[in-house]
Amino acid sequence: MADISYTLNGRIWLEVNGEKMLGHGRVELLERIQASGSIRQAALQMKMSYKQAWDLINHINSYFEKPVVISQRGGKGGGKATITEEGRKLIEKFHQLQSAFHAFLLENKGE
Amino acid sequence: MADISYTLNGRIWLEVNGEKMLGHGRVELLERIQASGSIRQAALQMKMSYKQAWDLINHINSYFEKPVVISQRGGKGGGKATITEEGRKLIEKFHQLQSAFHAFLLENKGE
DNA sequence: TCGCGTTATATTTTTAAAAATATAACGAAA
DNA sequence: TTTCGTTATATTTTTAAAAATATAACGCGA
Repeated sequence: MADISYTLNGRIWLEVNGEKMLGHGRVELLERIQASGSIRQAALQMKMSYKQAWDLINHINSYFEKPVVISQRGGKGGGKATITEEGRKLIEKFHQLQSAFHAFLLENKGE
Repeated sequence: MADISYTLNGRIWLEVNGEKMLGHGRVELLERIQASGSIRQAALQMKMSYKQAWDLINHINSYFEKPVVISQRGGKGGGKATITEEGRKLIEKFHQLQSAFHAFLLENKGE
């Protein structure tokens, strides 16, 4: 280890039944939906396909009795999507964990 | 969050120049090489192809002036592979970090 | 009632990753 | 000098993931 310098990095996520439920990518998607009110716009911003975004949202929703994202089609603007209270709590919780993890990485970064 | 219980999980790894250099899979490979003295046996144990194992080792070695794995072909047993002192230090360092990370996960696991 | 932009979904195509296959090089030991 | 099991490497094949394409449903507003 004397001859190179490395840094510690990592990822955290939330699991349900040992299955990944929410990581930093999905949280970003939720936040962008919240900000734009649109799945399509959020997907475009993150350079993923609408389908991919929709699948991710459906996957997250499937873990909850109450959905995290509610969407409507038709009407003014063509449709819209909103984040529920449940979803806002989820985003906030993940940010808390993420922030603690960031501190952990700083504490343990290479010599 | 009231309606489901989740657990926190994650992964850590060492980076060099923003590139992943060593994670828990590669460490396990190094340990199995150390234990068996053979790249092939280590690969078989981890159910990966010899090529895959060899590529991983080469990749790790490329970050160091002194190699982490030294291998010889031919001779008794057909050939062998050994872990250098450099490699042993690397494995140990990763274990330390991994153990600290494990503690972090426990501290922050779901309510 | 028609157009618009979005949600929702299925299907096809493309791309990238993984696995499989093949083969040469090697040195000890029989 | 031949056999053996491994290291080392290239090439081909298979598989899985991602991307692209297509199309229907929807409801507001013009």
